[in-house]
Amino acid sequence: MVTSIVVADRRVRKTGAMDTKTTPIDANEPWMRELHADTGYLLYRLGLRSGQLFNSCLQESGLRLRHYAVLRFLATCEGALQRELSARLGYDPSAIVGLVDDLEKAGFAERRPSPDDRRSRIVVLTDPGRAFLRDIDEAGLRVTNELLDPLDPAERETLHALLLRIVQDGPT
Amino acid sequence: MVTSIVVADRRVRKTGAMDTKTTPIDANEPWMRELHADTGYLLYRLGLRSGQLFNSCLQESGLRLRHYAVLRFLATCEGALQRELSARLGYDPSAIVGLVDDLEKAGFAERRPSPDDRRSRIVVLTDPGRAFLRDIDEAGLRVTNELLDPLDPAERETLHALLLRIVQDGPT
DNA sequence: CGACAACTATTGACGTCACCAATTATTGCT
DNA sequence: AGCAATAATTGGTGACGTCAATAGTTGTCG
Repeated sequence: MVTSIVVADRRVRKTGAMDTKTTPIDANEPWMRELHADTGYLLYRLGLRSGQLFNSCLQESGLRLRHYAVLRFLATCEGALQRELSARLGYDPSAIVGLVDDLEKAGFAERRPSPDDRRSRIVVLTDPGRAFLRDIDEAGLRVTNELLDPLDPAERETLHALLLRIVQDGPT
Repeated sequence: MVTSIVVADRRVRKTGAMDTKTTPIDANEPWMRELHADTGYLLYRLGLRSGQLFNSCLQESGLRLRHYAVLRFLATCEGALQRELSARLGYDPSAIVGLVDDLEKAGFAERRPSPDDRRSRIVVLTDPGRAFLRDIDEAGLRVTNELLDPLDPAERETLHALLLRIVQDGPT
């Protein structure tokens, strides 16, 4: 059960963001502890918020979060089959088709025929794609900073290490 | 009414779909560290996985993750206006309508007229709803255990505390 | 060698979800 | 009384997940 979760009681006032009627949320209130008693559910909620923030960064580029995920993966592997993208990112193969179509149309990636297997296509990152990814990564850091605002650098480090441990098995 | 929740997920492991060419994933490899260098992106990815696992638990009940979120919130506040649900959960007001419709149809929640304001409806959890929520919570714990498998109890505790700190401002 | 199973990429269909605009009923303000 | 604001609702559009089906290709086995 939830035993001793000590939470710093700092109410961060966010410059006129939600000005409607929301009372400030305090994690020390009992209903709040009960609401987020489960870590998995907590991860789901935070992932949602993080994804929304990332998407708002990407919206002027015309691409979305899934494109960013593909680009990010391509930057690590110097060419990948579409079926690898599907398996590693957890997206349906049919979804990959559209995503790579969009990236190709934007000039950020290319499909090349595989020398081994004429069924497969190898998707590679182009130079403009690499440049774009660098820009977006920079914006991503700003998002992350905003999200992790309540945490000090040491805490962010431990959080990152823990999350990395969890993600290491299963789809990337 | 009783939901026998079986976490039989035929979803991910589809007859060794990944074992053709995928090497086992090791978080220590450089490409892996680079892929997950950003904590915000990492949160997004893990939130996705967590949400998928939760959804696979809920799929036989006919409800989905968003219904669970509403029920979970209702369990903490003894009745809420729909606009409160919208603000706190971050869902669009129009989405709340459908969700509460479904919950009412399933007998897990009720709309009651507000004595103060005849525009508002107060949504309350029913007894069957409370029972259902208990069952689901139990399944949720199994999901969380599966997800947090690489972490020992102390690490899970710190992770939970850190995530709780992050979630305390902004929409629940 | 030839029939056949398995696989890759692709397309199309169906339901869900997020986001926005518009509507109705009600309230508060002045 | 008049009028802006609000709560719930409806409808539309585009993105998204999942599944089924197809064409082209590969490997296997009789």
